Amino acid sequence: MTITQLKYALAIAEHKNFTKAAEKCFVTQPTLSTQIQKLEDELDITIFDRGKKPIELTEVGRKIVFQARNIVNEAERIQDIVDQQKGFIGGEFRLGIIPTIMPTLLPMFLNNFIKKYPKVKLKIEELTTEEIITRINDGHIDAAIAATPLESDNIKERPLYYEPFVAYVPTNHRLRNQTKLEVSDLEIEDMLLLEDGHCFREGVINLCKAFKNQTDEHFQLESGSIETLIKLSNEGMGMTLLPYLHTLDISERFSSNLKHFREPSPAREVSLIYHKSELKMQIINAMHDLISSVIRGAIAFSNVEIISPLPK
Amino acid sequence: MTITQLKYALAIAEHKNFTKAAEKCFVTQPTLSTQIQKLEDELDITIFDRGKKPIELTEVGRKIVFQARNIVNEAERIQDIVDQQKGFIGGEFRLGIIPTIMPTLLPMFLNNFIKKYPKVKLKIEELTTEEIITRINDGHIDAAIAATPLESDNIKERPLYYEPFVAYVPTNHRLRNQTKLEVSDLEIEDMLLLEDGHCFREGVINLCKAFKNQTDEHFQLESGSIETLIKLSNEGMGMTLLPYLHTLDISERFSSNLKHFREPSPAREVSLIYHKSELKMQIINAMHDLISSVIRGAIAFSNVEIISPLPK
DNA sequence: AACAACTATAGTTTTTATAAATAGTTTTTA
DNA sequence: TAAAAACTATTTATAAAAACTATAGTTGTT
Repeated sequence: MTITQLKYALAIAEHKNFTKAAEKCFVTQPTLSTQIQKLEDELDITIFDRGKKPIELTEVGRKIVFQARNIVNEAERIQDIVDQQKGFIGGEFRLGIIPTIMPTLLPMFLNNFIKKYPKVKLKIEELTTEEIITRINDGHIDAAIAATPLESDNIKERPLYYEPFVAYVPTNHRLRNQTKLEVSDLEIEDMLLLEDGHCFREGVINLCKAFKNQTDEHFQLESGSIETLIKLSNEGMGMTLLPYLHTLDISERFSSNLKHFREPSPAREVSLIYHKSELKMQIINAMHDLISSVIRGAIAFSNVEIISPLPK
Repeated sequence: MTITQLKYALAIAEHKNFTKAAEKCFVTQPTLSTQIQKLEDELDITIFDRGKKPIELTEVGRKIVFQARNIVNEAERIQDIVDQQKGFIGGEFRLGIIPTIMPTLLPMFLNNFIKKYPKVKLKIEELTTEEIITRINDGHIDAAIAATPLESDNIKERPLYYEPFVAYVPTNHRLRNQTKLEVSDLEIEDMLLLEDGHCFREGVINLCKAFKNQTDEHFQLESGSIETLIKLSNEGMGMTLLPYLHTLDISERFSSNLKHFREPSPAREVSLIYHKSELKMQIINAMHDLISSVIRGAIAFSNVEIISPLPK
């Protein structure tokens, strides 16, 4: 049994196809065939059921692939140890970011990061929280930036900052004349929400105590971007809530629509999250430190109350 | 980097000598030399400081060897998974047993075990609790039978039975005329103890509340075996405590010296313990079940109070 | 200085991983 | 239902790697 064989098995388990897996491993298909056969012969079991199309794992094959994942992860950790020893910050690093954080946070640190750590090959993807959890678990991304706490067993969280919610109240709205808002003022019915799957939506729903069953509502609009949300609100479709960093780009013309909450302001916790195996921890640490220092100049709220991003 | 190379590194780290490690790995010394060099070249670090005699690990080498241990353990788990799938109970199994359990428990199950699981190659060693903990952690033994709870982070415990302490009180002893003993009757001063390093000694000391500082004592005898303890007691050197199973072999002539405690009788918890990685768990389970069933006929106390085997 | 105890290197043999070509399946399509 | 497509398995050749034997260095000890 070799680490290479285990990697091949992982690739086949993932792609359910020898030929595709071979490409991903940069070898030919017969190489995979023979190596997997050797592994199966050595263990005297079959890992893949080639009878089914597409290929399926046998029962014991599933267990072996699971364990192979562990072994390969632990093996990659050796390079990690060496990098740490050398103070080397580099290599490929795949980062997921949720949509409501991406446009505001990324421009603040990306340039700094690639200048400071030119040897890191950053690959950034916009993903929902759910996708992020899956991909951290299967090793497709190394870390992510998301609203926390997530209460996910295999994922560790390192808070970056606390971002207050700010209300966006258009003219003619019933709350227009209040200078400071209370959380209890919020009603889910006249609130514009992001589409399902955005955890910011969940945060907002959690905030609205007077949340009635959706079926009761006779009016509700959902959008995929905060930009759209603001525009819909300007059209008189209702109020909405914005994460603080998004309010910084609002033009003077509309800035009077912004209403802050009375402290402690509701806020979301934004964290750098990663698998508990702590692979590539030097890069994660470097990124955490850089984002923290960059954000310190932009957000300085101390009295906040954290709203969970998870559905109740 | 291959699993083989990591195994070589582990062997060298353990024996601090290429030649000895090579023997243990069943290859020649130059094979180890070249393979370790390849590993070091690939990672571009030095793992072993060959300047020092005996060989020492470098700082990063220590970390790598630690991680290599993980990887090799996880890799061995693959065979474990396969064995489990096949219901195969076999292979080498190294078991440690503490001295005060060995002579009474081993004869009760050994024969049964080797008959029931002829494919298991059992290697049994008599070890102190301390040695057992070390060897379970470094993988030199697969499991052990010891008094618990041990409160050792990486070790899991599965209780086998609860073995009461029985007092052995010679004629002319001050407690001779009491029919049932209380724990409070015990005085450490007239108690014969096993040598340091036996956890049964610790159990007895924990039991004697009126334990005074050793330097105060003007008389104390310590022995390495429970047999000797009984003989010394017969010579009028004091009373002693015996684990219940040991009292079963006492000849009729001396059985009147045995005095049971009033319930709840003080007792030790005897467990099958193993590393948290749960390697060779099928064999451990098989052994647990067999010992449990064998012991059920021999020990049937329900009302006991467990005494810790750890020093206070 | 000679020896003992080691590790490294050189040269050779054996084993193994991989690729290329091709055969043998099964599934899809015409 | 025959042909094509999409796969995986097998065979053969080759290059790489791992192993061995023999020997040369190195270091510490007497």
